[in-house]
Amino acid sequence: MKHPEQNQHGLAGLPGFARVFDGPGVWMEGNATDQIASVAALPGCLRVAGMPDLHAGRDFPIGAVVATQDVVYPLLVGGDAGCGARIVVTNEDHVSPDKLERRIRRAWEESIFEDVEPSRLFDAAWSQGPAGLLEVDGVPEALRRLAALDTTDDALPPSGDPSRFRAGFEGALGSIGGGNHFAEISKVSHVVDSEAGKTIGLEKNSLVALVHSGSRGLGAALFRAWCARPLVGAEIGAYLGELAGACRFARTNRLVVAYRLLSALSALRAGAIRGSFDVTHNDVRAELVSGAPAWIHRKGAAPAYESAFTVVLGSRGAPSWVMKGNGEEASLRSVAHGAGRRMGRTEAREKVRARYHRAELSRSPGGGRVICDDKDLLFEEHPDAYKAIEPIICALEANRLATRVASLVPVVTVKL
DNA sequence: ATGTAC
Repeated sequence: MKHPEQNQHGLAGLPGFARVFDGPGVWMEGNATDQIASVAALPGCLRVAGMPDLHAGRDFPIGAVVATQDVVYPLLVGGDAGCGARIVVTNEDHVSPDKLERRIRRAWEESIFEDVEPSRLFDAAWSQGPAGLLEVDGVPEALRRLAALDTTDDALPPSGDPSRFRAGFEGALGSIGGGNHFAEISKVSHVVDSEAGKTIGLEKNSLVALVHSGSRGLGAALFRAWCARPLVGAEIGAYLGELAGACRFARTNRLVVAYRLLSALSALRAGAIRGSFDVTHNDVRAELVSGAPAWIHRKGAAPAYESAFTVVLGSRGAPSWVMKGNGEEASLRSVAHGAGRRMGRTEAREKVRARYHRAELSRSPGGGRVICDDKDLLFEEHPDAYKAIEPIICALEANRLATRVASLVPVVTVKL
């Protein structure tokens, strides 16, 4: 096992139970490592694992996993409970980018749930996740088929009253959201582990729907309700019950966004889908650490249980990597969720604006397209504003957190 | 990251 003094970014001052899993070429800002130190000092903190995409958040770092005993910190989950990523692998392998772009714009203008009672939809997503869609009248048949493929294992059943958070968010299902959230059709470029890849149908040139999104306003409302203080005793269960509802809502949201992408790709008919998985980036789960139960807070980090699939998101334009977890306890069984920001949004707007013409911004470095009508977002989410993905993937492999399965190169990225 | 207010 590596010792903390072997970390490369001046972390010698950290206690031994806090580690950052970085590597050669991984850029790391000082603020982020300072925030790791403040998290390590929280009462009840057992272990802290910084992922290679670690970057500074407002109060606490993003790309971090925190194990605690007897206390749960809603602040460490943050304002977008249940944010995560879904992949749906299709058996399509060719598409015209022009046609796809037109069809995506049309798919985003269409209403999916015209004949559906909004509160029924919200309650079903909260309490059962995608499976809940099967029980709501008016949900399109092809969306039901997609929902039936969801096999995600939930940490805990939801509890609490969904109507406490329902008002105003009934229409959020199927929306991408802002910031770094996106939806994308990407193409499998390199298959490194074909054995693992074929279990979800990943082959060279397979087209894949990739969605990074969260619980929208619901997560923000949950945060406002719980963020004031650390939780102990019975409050923990009450929070985790509502957190589970937000996580299921977010997972359902990703599925509905994937449905939009797949409809634009004409890949909704029975048999067009080869495989699918979903991972959550912001959550709390009970897991064992050194054989003892602990509360594992993941903030901008995905579980990497042994042999479980995960996807490490490229900034839009850079490849994403499907990886297979190693269940490595030293890293609290986690991996990075993406490339991680390198510039703040204000800095990115200024620097990227100076570097590129507008027309260049609607194309990815790899030739993919970007559908986004918000100019500021094009600057803020430009690949230059993010760390390079390759050193991050290398660091994940070198630290034995996860291994590569296949890379996904963007064809059309949607931020609508 | 968010919905809303400035």
